[in-house]
Amino acid sequence: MKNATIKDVAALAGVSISAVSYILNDSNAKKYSKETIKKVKDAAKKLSYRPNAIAKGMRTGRSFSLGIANCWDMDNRVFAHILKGVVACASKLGFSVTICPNIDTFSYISYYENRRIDGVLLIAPALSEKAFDENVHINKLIDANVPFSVINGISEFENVSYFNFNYASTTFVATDYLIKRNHSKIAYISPKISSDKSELAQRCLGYEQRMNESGFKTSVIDSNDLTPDLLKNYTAVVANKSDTAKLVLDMAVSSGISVPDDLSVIAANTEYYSKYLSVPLTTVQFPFEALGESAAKHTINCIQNSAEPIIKTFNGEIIEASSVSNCK
Amino acid sequence: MKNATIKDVAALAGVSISAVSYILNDSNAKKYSKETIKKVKDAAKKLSYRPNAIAKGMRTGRSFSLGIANCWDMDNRVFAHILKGVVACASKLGFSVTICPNIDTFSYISYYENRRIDGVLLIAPALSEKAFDENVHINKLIDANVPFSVINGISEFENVSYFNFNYASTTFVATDYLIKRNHSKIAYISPKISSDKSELAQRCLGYEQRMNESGFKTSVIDSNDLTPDLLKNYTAVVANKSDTAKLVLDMAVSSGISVPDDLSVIAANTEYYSKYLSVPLTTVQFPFEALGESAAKHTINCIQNSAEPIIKTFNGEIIEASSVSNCK
DNA sequence: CTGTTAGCGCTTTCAC
DNA sequence: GTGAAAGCGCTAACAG
Repeated sequence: MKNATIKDVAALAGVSISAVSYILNDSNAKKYSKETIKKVKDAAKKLSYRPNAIAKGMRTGRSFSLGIANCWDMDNRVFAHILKGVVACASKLGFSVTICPNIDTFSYISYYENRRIDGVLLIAPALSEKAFDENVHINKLIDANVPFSVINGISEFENVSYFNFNYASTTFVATDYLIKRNHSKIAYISPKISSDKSELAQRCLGYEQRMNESGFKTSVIDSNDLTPDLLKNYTAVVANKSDTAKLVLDMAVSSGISVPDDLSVIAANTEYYSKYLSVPLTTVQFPFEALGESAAKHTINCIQNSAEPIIKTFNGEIIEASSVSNCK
Repeated sequence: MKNATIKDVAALAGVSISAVSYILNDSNAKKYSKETIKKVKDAAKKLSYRPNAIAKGMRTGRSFSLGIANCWDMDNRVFAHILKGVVACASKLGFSVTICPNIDTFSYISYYENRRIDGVLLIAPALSEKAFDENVHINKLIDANVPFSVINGISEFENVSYFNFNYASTTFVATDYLIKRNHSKIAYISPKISSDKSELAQRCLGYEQRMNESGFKTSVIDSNDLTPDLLKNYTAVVANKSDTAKLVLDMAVSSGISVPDDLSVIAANTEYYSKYLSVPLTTVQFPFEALGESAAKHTINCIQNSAEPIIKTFNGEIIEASSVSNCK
């Protein structure tokens, strides 16, 4: 049995096509009688009528789909969590989510031009990762007049919406977490920091700020220079990321330093493996899902109501495990 | 400037609309002169004409999109890799990929009925994981007349396409890998095995088969009953999954057994954390991406050419790390 | 070889 | 309160 169309519903209900359209879309532009409304709804149910989204899109010029332009690997933890939030929010608002392939070919632009999607969520990669010219992508999107938002961007375009991570916040909350557990001799360990706009530099900043707030002495240690003897000067360390923390953990084990009894360790990011290390790592994580939801909501708002651009920044949150103890 | 339509192209080229349609679609049903073809292509380029996929879908009754009905968590390694393969293949064939939200509500059915998608890839969860009634989903898909394929299914419907994992192969290749390195005293370690159709039982089988082939004695050990003394009877162990292998690793460390010198360990699945354990685990992994590509290709073939159902099974492949050594 | 034309199913303007 | 009808952009059958 073929799918019922609006015509079939109208016929069964004994009303006009436009009546069906108005009534089923809950349009309050027109007032139909209670009777008519009931007749239409009954007929629609009886025929299990499903409005054809394509035909609707044809008229309205919309596909009601949000495109994801993703720069990360597909099997990336950050991407996965963001996607989850995006899908949840979009579907709540009647939008589907389309994965645009191969970002390097700008396929998301043609998806938009082909009307497969109504807007784009551009997910920029981790600052330190592969070469990626964010500006080129954003300029293309602007040129093509696509409603879009940038996630994890580093650029600063005037009329562009950004949903960003506050990298400084990760080490700030990590340091704060340690200080609240009576630590004061806290080192920060990170690979060499170059540009001060980099993620690496941002993360260092958060540590320094929080230490300064309490008047504690800061010690920033290059992970290459790390030695067991150095570690023994501290009761706790903040690692810029989980891989650095793993380094610390390995070194501690092999030199008889017990974590967390002798040394508390906290990592300012979370990896899939963080809780599987020799000591399950206490880490910091961004609220990826919330960010995804927020970005989806705003972008749909741009599509439907030409919403003004906004900038939102998200802070890190602690995920407790077993690598931190109170300082005696 | 508004997007050019086929009409605009026809006008600029001085030909009919249908000529443009035929020519740009490379339809060989009609033969147009070289000149006309050139005129049309030039005009299309000049206007940077992008065919409106929605209008096309309206006529053809297709959305050219594949729906993903996913039962795993979004941040699941298996799902991520499959998705990658699906997107790669689908886009090559002119299809986009739509993530259907919340599988429990059967949203993928309404996506199909709304013509947002032309077919579905149903990704069933790991056999041992959460309650999921595959049959219910498949019956719904059949009732709604949706072209679809099942990934990782356990059911055995007559006219349904399956893209499955051969769980027995994982332990078979793992055991084979050890035997080729001169091991013969090899134990298999796994949680308690219940039903013999379960993934757990399948995995055990592969180990037994390979051991039998070489005439070696099999020893299946319940991971709950594992003791350091037991371990000392073997030169190598196959663990059903990475978490069991982690158990072995932890026990080995704490009882002075060195991996891989005293004991080789191999896990029959791969987790994000496998290579971050105290000894980086040698593991087995399925070719998820290839499976995704294959499933996408076939499903599109079903959509476009009513292809016959097929069943494909994929075997595990070794990922080498540092937890296995040659038996002396 | 090329053009004309009838819709696909829906929204929305306009008229009653 | 309700209905008629014009199209959205495209494909494909049909006519020359």
